[in-house]
Amino acid sequence: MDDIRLTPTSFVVLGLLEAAGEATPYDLKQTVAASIGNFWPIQHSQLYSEPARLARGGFADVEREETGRRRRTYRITDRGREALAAWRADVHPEPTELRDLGLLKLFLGADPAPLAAGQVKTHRAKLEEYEAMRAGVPEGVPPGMVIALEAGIAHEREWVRFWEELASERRGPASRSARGDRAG
Amino acid sequence: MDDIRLTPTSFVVLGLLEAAGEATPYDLKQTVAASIGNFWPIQHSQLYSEPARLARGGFADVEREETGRRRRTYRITDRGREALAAWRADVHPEPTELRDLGLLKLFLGADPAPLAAGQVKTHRAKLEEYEAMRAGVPEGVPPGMVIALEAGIAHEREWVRFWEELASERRGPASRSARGDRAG
DNA sequence: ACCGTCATGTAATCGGTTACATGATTCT
DNA sequence: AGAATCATGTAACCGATTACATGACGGT
Repeated sequence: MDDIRLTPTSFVVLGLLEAAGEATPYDLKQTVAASIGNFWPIQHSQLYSEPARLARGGFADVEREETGRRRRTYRITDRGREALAAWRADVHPEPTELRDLGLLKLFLGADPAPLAAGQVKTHRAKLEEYEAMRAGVPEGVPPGMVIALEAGIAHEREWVRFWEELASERRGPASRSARGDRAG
Repeated sequence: MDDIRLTPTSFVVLGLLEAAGEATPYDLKQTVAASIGNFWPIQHSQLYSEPARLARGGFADVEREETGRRRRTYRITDRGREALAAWRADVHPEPTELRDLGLLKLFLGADPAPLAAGQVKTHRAKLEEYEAMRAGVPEGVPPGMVIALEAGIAHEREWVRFWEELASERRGPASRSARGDRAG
């Protein structure tokens, strides 16, 4: 049993395994695509390698079909459950990183007006998408999911507000005024 | 000249090189720590490898001291400038990912009340930090930086609002109701 | 019977993170 | 002159992304 490091991806998988009872990577892929992937994207190939990693660390069990597709089915172990519970109970995760590419461009000297216009469009679309999802949430969806969606909506609103304001300001391109004020 | 892929990190380095005229990795490190690192963190070792990569791709030039520390000094090339300009002008970057660990925990079944309480503290602290930075912005700082800071402040406010509201709601732990409704 | 699409997976690569390491400076 | 801290860099590992690949199945 190797000593593996648990990343957010690990906990996503553990959480889904716990919720589902058991799952193949493909199941995980479906679930992620339909839910959590909206605010925490995971590549599908990760949903093959990560459960295998978890199994190596003793956090999950595998069982493999002997015939046909030889699908692997994963199940969370007690050790996995413990790790997940401990992570959930840890109330001090690192704070959010904003990491918005538009903001980065702005910072690095992009012309605000066209950038802001584009960003407004992008974020409006995302906002509408979220609101549609929110309106169509079926019964039985876990409350955490709905709350996450609401958080997403609130932040998209804020982005729209922010970029709209910037678009209306009509400044010229951000000057790169740091130029020359540092020497090696 | 290899064919390298340009990542956000690449553009950060290119942008800083353009602004500074020339820089050593250590200069970059300082600049990042003091400014852009607040919303787009980059490991310092990346500030050694990334400029080297850019040089391999023809986007930057290196010059190395022959004596003493043998520091490497990088300078953006015309090719780099073009790539940077093209990236800046591209108005359709992928939209923000929220990627908030607290939200992820909530989604994966954490008990909302204590989580929210902790998150409120974290985000309040970050908010205060940003507001202090904002109050002390010296002359000559590029406007993009200030605007980015303002965006950060707005989102931190939103997070505080969100978690405070959740903290006041007093729900029980989010039920993982998806349990059992999928089969392999 | 063929074709397209969904299902299901592996391989290769690389960016990013973590850890390690040592030379200068500054302070006492 | 010794300790602490800043400056400056390299090495190793690994998670994540990208690309590739093939089997099943439904429709015409």
